[in-house]
Amino acid sequence: MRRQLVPVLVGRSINQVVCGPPSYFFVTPPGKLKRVLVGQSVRDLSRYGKAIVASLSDGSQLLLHLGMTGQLVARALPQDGHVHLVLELGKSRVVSFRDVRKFGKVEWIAPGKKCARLDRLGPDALNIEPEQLWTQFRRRRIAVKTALLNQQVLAGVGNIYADEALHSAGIRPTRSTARLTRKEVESIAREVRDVLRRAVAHGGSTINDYLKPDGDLGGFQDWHQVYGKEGEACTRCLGRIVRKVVGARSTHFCPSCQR
DNA sequence: GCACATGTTCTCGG
DNA sequence: CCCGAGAACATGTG
Repeated sequence: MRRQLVPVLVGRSINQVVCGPPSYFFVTPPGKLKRVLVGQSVRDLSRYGKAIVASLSDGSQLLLHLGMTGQLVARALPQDGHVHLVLELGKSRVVSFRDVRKFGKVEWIAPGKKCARLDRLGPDALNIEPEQLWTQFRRRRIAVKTALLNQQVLAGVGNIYADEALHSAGIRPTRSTARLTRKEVESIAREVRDVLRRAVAHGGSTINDYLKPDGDLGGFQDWHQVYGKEGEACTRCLGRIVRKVVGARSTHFCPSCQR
């Protein structure tokens, strides 16, 4: 998402901001958001875990998080009551943020101010080192699946990629972090990175809602091995994929080859 | 009506 | 203090 949004946003100025009605979605209220954003230019676009952060000309930042059903697309969308934020950066150059469930977030961070949401994040999943995971895992006794979903342990892995990475690593999601061997942790770190890299290369996973900024569907859902595959044959062994609730989240794994 | 949903944060017990 | 369970946020699909 960040890569596709860079050419649309970086170096351009925000001419107009259109907000939907106040809601849970707006960490910064719509009125204030308009006031602080209009007239600024975007210097740079970064990603921290699942958050996209734009650095603005006055030193402030704009944080965007998709939540469960968020869509960030570089075009105007039909006003269907789910488009909460539109940034206009010149004629027909528009970024729209649509989110049906409104679990997504828009937050403006004043110059020099800290953002609790960002400060809490652990090391980024895309470059995670085994040693970092080992350190995090040793001081907890929780299911490894729960640990991977905890953004303070590791930033950027969600329910789909936690299940996919643990399947690739051959580790059962319910295993306690404290009881994993070094080799197992190395394998998890490697597969987290690999699954995420491949997912990015395929444009992300569209289950129902996700759209790439260019408006197309992602393609990685066609490469999922376990997520949403309950009852299907495992691709690594002769087992069948089961679904079980772990850490209050639906968890998919193969009981036969994930130990 | 029921189950479930790509996320995060909080409370309440044990 | 650690941890799991459950709930909350809001709205849709099958």
